[in-house]
Amino acid sequence: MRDFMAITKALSDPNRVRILLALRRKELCVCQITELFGFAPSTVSKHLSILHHAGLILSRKSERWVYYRLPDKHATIAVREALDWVHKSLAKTDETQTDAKKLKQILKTDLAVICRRQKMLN
Amino acid sequence: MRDFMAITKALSDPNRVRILLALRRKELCVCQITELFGFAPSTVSKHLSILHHAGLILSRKSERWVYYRLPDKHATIAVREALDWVHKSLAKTDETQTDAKKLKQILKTDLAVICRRQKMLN
DNA sequence: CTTTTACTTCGTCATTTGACGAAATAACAT
DNA sequence: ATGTTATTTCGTCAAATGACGAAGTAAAAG
Repeated sequence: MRDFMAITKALSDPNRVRILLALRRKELCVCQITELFGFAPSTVSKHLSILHHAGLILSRKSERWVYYRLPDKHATIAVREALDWVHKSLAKTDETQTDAKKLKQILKTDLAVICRRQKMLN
Repeated sequence: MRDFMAITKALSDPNRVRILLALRRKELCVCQITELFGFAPSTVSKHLSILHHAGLILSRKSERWVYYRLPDKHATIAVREALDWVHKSLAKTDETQTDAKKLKQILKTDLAVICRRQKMLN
């Protein structure tokens, strides 16, 4: 029950659901997600930590960046079913498409440039 | 997205999830659910309203009581998958079994008696 | 028609949540 | 070694949530 509630609580915020959908194609680092949604890095980090705690995403560190991705088959059944459900329900919605389009632009830009740009805004 | 979030928000409270599991066998009226969980009727009513708004339960009125039940095949795909996911994930847990056992006792008692008893507690 | 009954709605309160910026951290670059 | 960088943690604040009891409602019972 606890594990299950960690998942449903994680899914109860629309921005966290958007993050899961954004990760569908490939892993992303925190600054790319930050760029995509326009939130403060600390906000994005908190969302990622909640998703991670629920087992809905995995992370790895490489060079300067922390990358988050969807889990593979090692995830629990509850997690896999939750992710399938999210994707099946929302993959085709306008909001998801809009995010995907913006993400495509972000992926064209070098990581260091994105991070630098964010630094400027403060 | 809105419909989907209504579902995930509804599922993000453990007591609402317990209600869904309690409804698995048969429909229940508000006072039976109140008896099962020991909350104030107004609290239970609010939870039911949130579940209903998300499409996760249906209601009907008969005689003096309002009965709530799980939806049939007419429910949206998202709702059906959500309910399947809940049941598959939690049907066998201790907490669900405990609730089920208590519910079995409650179902043996006449509705009017349950309601009367609750009235006494105020 | 009046009263009772089962439930819902409303107002209140304590707790949780989601946002932010500032400070801390840890790893990379110099 | 030192400084920089990407991310996380912490403290704060406004808004949302979940609990309750009191008041309201609509329908059944009397």
